[in-house]
Parts: sequence; structure tokens; C-alpha cells
Amino acid sequence: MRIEKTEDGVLLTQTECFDAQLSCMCGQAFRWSLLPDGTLHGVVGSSVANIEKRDGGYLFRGTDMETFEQVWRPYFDLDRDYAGICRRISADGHMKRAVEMYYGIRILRQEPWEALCSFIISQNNNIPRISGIIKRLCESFGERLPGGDYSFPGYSVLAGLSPQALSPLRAGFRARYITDAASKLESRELSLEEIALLPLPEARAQLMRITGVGAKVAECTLLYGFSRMDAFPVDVWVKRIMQELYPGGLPECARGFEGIAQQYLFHWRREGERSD
DNA sequence: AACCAGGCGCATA
DNA sequence: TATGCGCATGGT
Repeated sequence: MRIEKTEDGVLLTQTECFDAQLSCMCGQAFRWSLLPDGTLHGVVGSSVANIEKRDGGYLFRGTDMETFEQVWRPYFDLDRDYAGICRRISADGHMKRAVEMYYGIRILRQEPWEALCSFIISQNNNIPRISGIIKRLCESFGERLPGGDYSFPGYSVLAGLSPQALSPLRAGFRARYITDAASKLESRELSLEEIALLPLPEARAQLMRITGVGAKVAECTLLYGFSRMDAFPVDVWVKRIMQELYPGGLPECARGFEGIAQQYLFHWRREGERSD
């Protein structure tokens, strides 16, 4: 991996197994968009990214080195050996095909609260509408950033609100789930910092104390918000894959990296459906 | 115009 | 423990 400052921003080259576009647009995060000119645009915390392909790598336009190191390097999990992980899970034939076809997908290290809130919104919903609800959530309750983007609102901002106060989001029955999560966190009845330290089963149980958080949302929160690579969200797509390919469970080679395997299989199956 | 969407809570057996 | 249904909203 090579990271260098240029006059346009920070240039990242020589990374193994990293496709920014695939990683951001494969359904794990909902605040990224691909602009018509090919620029990948998104917000993390109070930082805005405009990522362009350049010199076989990526230019983070307008980013300074400090922000790259503190925000983007951890967000894209650039210090994890994805090439090695992909090699390992490719011991299984189906996994090998999915990994080859979509090589470079990484699990993004999202903020815990943003992941929790986003996947509460995701339930019984489709990706375009999930993105729309989250966009309105940020515009309604987040802070305006230079350039016109909005940050994801912290739970403290939402904790005092009634579900009706979220009506501009058009989140439907999920509105009260969001306010329940926010108020339980604000009152310290639940603590994301403590959940981060718990073993997987206990962390699941804690998250599921929130109304509207079941096994699937808890698992997504642990994978995407707490970087638990052994969390394994099973949605309708993955359920189909499991029934068709792995009735006895994931292959042994995926142990410890179930979440990463899941993301490749999920995207593989979804894209396969789209191209029919 | 029904049907579905990265589910969950609740009632029922 | 295991099903089945309703839920807000919007896109096909």
C-alpha cells in the first residue's frame, strides 16, 4: 500500500483487494453515491469523500493526510489482510466464484450508531428507499457540512423526539424503533461502548433489547458497526443461498470470516438476479 | 393492481 | 419452539 500527498488530495495506490466502488455500493452502507463522472461521493462522520480512480488506485480529492489517516484508512479497513482472507475462503468452490467476480469488496467500518439506525430502517424495505429515508434523516436532524452534505445525526439529537416528530422521514412503522433505540442509548440503559467489548452472543442479546431489533438487524450492526467479521446476517438473499448451496451451514474455510463471506455471497446473488 | 422489499413483534398452538 | 399475520411506504 502506498499513500502520498498530491496537490489534489491523497493518492492511494498498490492496495491489495480493495475496490472502493464495489465496497461502497454493494448494499452495506447507504450514504454513498456514484456521480455521473465516476466520482464516488459519501459522508463519514463530519468528513466528505470524493474518490476518483487514478494511476491504478484512488485519489481522495481534497483530503489532507491527517483526515486520510484518521478517517479513511480505518473506514476502509486498509490494514486488514483481505487478500489473505479471500484466498482462505476461496477454498470453497462457490465462494471462489463470488470472490473472483467481485474481488475487492471490503466490510466498511461504519459508526456503530449509524449502522444500528440504518439497519433498523432497512427492515422489510428496499435499498433505494432505505437510502432516501436516511438522506431525509440526515437533512432533518444532522448538521450541514461545508459543501452542502449533512452529517448523520447522533442518537442524543433524536432521543427526546416522539415517533411523530420523525414523520418527515416517511419511515413508516420504523419511526418508533429509531426513537426507542435513541432513548435507550441516551439513558445509558444500553451502551455501544460496552457492547463493543462483549462476546458475540452477549452483544447480540444487548442489541435485541431495542424494540425493532431482531436477530438480523443485530447481526448487521455487529458486522458493519462493530467490525465483527464473524457476525453472519442472514436476509432473504442469503437464506436462499444457504438453502441452495449450503444446507449444512457455511463451509469450514469461512470460519471466523462469516460476515465477509456473507457480503460476497449476498452481492453475487443479488447481481445475478438483476442480470437475468 | 397485487406483490414485494437486507424483519420484527405479537398472537396462537 | 414454530408458524402466520400486520405493519407504513413506495416501487414495479
